[in-house]
Amino acid sequence: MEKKITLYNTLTQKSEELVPREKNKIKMYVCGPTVYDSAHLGHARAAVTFDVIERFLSHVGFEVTYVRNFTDIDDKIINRANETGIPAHEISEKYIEEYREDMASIGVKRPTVEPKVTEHVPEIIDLIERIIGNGYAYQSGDDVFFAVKKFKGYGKLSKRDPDDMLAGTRIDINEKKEDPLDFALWKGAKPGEPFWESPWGRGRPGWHIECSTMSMKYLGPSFDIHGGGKDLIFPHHENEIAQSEAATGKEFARYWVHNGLIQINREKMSKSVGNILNVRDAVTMWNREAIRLFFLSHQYLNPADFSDTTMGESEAALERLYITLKRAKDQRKNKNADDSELAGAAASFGRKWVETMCDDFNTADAIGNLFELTRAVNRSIDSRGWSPALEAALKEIGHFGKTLGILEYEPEEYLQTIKLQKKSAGITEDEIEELIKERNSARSDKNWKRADEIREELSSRGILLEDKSEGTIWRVKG
RNA sequence: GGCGGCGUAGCCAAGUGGUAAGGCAGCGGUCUGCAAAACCGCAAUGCCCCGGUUCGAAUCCGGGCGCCGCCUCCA
Repeated sequence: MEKKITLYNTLTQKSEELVPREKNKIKMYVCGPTVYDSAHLGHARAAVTFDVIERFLSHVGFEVTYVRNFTDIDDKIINRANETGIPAHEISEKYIEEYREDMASIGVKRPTVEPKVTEHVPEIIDLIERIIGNGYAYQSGDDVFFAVKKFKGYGKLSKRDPDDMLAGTRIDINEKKEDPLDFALWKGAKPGEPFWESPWGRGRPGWHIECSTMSMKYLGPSFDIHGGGKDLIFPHHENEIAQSEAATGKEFARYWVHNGLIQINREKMSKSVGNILNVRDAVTMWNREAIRLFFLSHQYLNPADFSDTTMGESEAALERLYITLKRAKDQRKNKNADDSELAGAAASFGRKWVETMCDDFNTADAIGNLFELTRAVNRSIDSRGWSPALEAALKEIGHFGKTLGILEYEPEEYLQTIKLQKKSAGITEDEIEELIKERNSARSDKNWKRADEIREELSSRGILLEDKSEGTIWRVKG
């Protein structure tokens, strides 16, 4: 392992070389969902982003410990419980289950550890006591607050000056706080709310403290990468830093990595706009690999605008890759002398995609390299069929695909079976084969009229035919 | 008001000092019974605008214009 990896660090606002605290090991914590509702595309993009970062770091030889939490007790869950009459823990369990299914449905691997807040309350209480002991937090009634102004580094992540932060904001004035900027580490329970016993009475953890507790429990007081969506920079991550460093006196996370947000048809995706797209709905409309390819065709730092048009383009791009993969596999019998040009292109792609990924996980750039190799592959197939170089190119494409979590189907499976379920007008593979047989006998009789009728009929039902020298093949259009 | 970011062909999108990747759509050609796929070629003389630095800028600096995110729960 001697790859030099650079990544953009929100904390320093610069690209920096990734230097792990422990040689060859990366410890990474990513904020997971608060489980009170179904996962949406924003969760999906964050999960895919860090999934690919994890896969790539592993690919180049790091041993990655990846922690992603579930926030399973929180005001939003309690509100949902009050609205529905369903106990809070049942709500959170339900959406944890859903989240796992949804992420699996878009090929996101499970992290090393997925801790839940409710299983770490004793550790949370310990951490709060340390913060109080160090003079950075105070009890007020049955709540505990973090004293923001006492922590000199407050604002260093989000580049805010605490002294300026009150002007024009909507910070709620709570007379239990010594300063309006202070935030809750522990919240006393109101009647009927879930609670745990604590030195300050019955209550529950505030938002933020759980991530400090669980990241430090599994990764140590100082670790390498802390990630999440850009929307978490303030206040969540700012507060995590303050709490954690107030407790330990040590640097918390070294590299702060934030993925850009999703827009839907050029609008912010939000509950108030009413345009939230859930993962479970999205996967009924588009193939999961097309969704991943869509995300990964954007540099993770930038926003990504999701729409029928942009998704259609991703599906078309994915299709081009699979068509090429299928062409390549169909050449197996057609062995020929090696193709030095393709051999060079394959080797150069192998180097380039890794280099490109080393430069801040630039999947979009690397995908560009992939399409250049795709052209070289097709050119070689046209001129000489199968060759050792083709084999090498496919192998390299496989490595890259595996890192991105795409191109994992058999080409026929993708082009036929999978798309048939989604796109075609109720036709079976057997019916298609039957019509192809009939058409081919018409073709051998030079009955072009009948042959074209059959092509037309299949076309109107979403099936596209291609007459190859080896025979007629088909795939689902669109 | 404060902080951060973005503006590259019809659309999507890389590229952050060395002379514009890639995908989709389009046009011309080869191939084909016709198609499709594939390949070849064409397509931004220029990267929002105006100045500046430099041998050289989409890339750096200054000033505009436009758009967006965060500052409240949020991936």
